[in-house]
Amino acid sequence: MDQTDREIINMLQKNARIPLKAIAQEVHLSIPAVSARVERLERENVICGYTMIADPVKMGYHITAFINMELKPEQKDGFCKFIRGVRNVAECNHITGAYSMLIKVLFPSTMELDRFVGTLQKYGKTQTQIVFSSIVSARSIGPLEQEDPKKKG
Amino acid sequence: MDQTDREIINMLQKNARIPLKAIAQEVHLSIPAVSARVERLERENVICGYTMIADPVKMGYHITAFINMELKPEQKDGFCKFIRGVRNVAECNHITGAYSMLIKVLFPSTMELDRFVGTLQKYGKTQTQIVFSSIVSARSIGPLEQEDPKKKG
DNA sequence: GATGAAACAGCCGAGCT
DNA sequence: AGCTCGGCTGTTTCATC
Repeated sequence: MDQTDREIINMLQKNARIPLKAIAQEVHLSIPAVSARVERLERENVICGYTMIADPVKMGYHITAFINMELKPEQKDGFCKFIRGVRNVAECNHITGAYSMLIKVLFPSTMELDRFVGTLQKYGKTQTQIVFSSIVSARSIGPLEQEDPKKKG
Repeated sequence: MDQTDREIINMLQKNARIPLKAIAQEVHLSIPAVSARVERLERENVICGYTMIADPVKMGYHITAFINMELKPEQKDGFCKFIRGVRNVAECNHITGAYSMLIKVLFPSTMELDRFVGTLQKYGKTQTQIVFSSIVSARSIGPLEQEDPKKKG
């Protein structure tokens, strides 16, 4: 994981469909050399995949919300299994603090959100926060810049 | 925005680098037809871009945290400008509830996180929750399924 | 929206440093 | 061992129907 790897990661984060040729020119390497690096980064799971960024509103999801959840300890396994199966869940993290789960969800309207929050009640107490607007939309964070040419990742 | 568009979106969300050929076979259309649809979806900003999914830990970000922030009203503009310039901010949303901003950040260690939270103090009160583990990692939500062949966009 | 041709990008070999 | 160069395959784009 050197400076060149980091530049490749940066370029692919900005545009996953960029041709290897363009990357090769930028990092002053041949196309096969770039290809080999990308394959290595994929193999090492530094690169986990490539996805499309879509506008949730244009796809019919007018409501984005974060649900804080104080989970009943004995319900944790059931909750995890349940939440993974819900397609409207964009993200779910186990966190520190009074509420132990933070869930990001997308719904067409508050009606569906309300219904979903209702189904969560059996797992614990919830507190829902609806998103008014995005200051920074979910974005990829580039690799750390570091001077020392140390270990690989 | 018909069923075919939704299938195309689904496939590109799963893998942004998939060849048009593979999409064409799946949706039973010719390659140029798929290409035209993708271009249209990009033009209409339904598709906002393509990005790489990376492992934050492998890139050196060992700490993911959510910062709830009760923002001083007069500081809103300054805060927005500031937060957009911070590369460690993965997401920032204006939300309902007691705290008006929810910020997702990535840092190498709690030390850098602590320092960042310190710089936020001038904008308002903060409450930080560190992520223990991800039940559902940030993922794309597919388009709504709908029976009626209605409007586009 | 489909077809066929032309342009382009990516992959695999050989040879070089 | 890793990089570059050349030829070959597969993919995309463009013109036409």
